[in-house]
Amino acid sequence: MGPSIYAIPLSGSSTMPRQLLTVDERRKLALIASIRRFSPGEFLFHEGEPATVIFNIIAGVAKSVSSLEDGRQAVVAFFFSHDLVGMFEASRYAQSTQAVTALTAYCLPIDALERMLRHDPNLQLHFLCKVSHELRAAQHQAIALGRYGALQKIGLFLDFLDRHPDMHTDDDDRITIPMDRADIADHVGLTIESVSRMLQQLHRTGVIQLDGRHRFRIINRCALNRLISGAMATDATLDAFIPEHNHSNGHTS
Amino acid sequence: MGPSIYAIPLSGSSTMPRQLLTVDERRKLALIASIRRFSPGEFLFHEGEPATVIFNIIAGVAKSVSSLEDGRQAVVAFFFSHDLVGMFEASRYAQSTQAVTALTAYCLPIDALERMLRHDPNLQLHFLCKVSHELRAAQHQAIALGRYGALQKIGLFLDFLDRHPDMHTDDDDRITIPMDRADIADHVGLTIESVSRMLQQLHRTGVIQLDGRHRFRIINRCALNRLISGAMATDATLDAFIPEHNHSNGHTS
DNA sequence: CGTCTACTTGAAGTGAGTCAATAATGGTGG
DNA sequence: CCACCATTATTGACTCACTTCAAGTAGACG
Repeated sequence: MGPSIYAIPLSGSSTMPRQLLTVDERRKLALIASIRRFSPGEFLFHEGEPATVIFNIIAGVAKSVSSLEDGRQAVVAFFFSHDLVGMFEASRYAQSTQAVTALTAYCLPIDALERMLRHDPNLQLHFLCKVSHELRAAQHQAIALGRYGALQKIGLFLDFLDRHPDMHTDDDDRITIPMDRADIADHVGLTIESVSRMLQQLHRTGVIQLDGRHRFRIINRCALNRLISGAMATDATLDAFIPEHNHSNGHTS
Repeated sequence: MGPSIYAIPLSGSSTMPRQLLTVDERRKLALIASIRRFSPGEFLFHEGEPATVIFNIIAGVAKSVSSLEDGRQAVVAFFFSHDLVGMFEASRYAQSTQAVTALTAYCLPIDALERMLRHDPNLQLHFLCKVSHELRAAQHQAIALGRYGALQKIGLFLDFLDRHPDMHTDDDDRITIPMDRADIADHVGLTIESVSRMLQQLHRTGVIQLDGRHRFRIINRCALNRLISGAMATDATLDAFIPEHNHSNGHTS
């Protein structure tokens, strides 16, 4: 079918992401695109390399990683199907990007793409819309990283996964966690241990059900929403929002 | 002269922001623009309002503020001359934006601007470039908020001010801090008290010199760079990087 | 079935937040 | 021009959430 870009449009009233490209635009983009596959852990490109292509993910998950000078790394963003990957500046990629799962993506050469955008303002407007969408996501992420507590960050992250149709692969309401704990930690600005503790806490208090390391289910959506809204941050307060939670388990003692 | 947009270009090799618009583009944009002035504290627009115009700052400083559900606020970004203000989505502004200082800006009606962008792909590409620039800035901010310590955040913020030519208004090397401590705190994800403490610490250790509440000077650029690079975070380690710092001055009295 | 890696759990340390008091600024009117 | 007051900033003592360090445990894979 050809490349596909989802985002919330700039104009109009829909507040849910939708396909930005017309059938015709997708067909035209397909003419300059090739399909590439990556294995888990494989790099799509490295930070600082000359930028030659942009990827449009068809299936799978990728992460953009920025190395902090002190050796740690920050996962700047995760990318799913219908996303564009390949942020660059001054002709060079701004971050390294790596496949998290097996990945299939359209590969769009930048020079051909730029020529196409220069001749097709409507198409270009769709790219502008997608980048704006990413900007708002990055701003939201910045707020979360700077102001939210550990539990809230994890709650928000689980909600983020829930919003992605790709993560609902099973026939039931279970949600896939494609990345490992270290990736989550580096994304939300916590340690692996804190991520684990918060997940277990949400599990213990009956907000979510953890089903192995890479799957979970939202049991109490109401409590999760309250958590995300930031009404509270401690587990004591959390318990108060859970209707019939058996207090005789967890809680030390 | 007409609207003006600075950013690091996507293509090319310059890694410093430069004027993206041609003289002709600026003249054409001036035809749809009007000039508006705002007093300190005045709102340019409010979050959720229907988006009708985008501002291009000529002089002064603005801040985009997002209200956290618990009553606190986050300063998502500060805007200076040559910046575009008026992020929107689904036809509505994404955040409230407020003048920090007296502000002069071009006011560009969105519908007229969109028509212009649809007819001028080169101009649109410059807007795409500017939004990409903001995206990278937001990602960088997210990393800083999530992973850096308080001292490093403040060091980074002072460096950010230093990079803006607008803040170098005096004939010497003093830099203006246009916003108050609360704005800084809400921007870097700290409390007012922590901002104050970190500023005083940098002052005490001779890295900067504070000159009133809204002005400072970088005394030891080397130490500041090391701080930003994240080599260390404590003041003990900081002292070690300061060659010949007279410990007998500062310190009250 | 065993080994390796990824994850979980616990105990102790620490950096930033909170609360509270003091000090500096800046604007206003005497 | 100076005294006053409201606002904004600084400083200190204490608390707590998250990190760090150190075991343990469970999945994944050969």
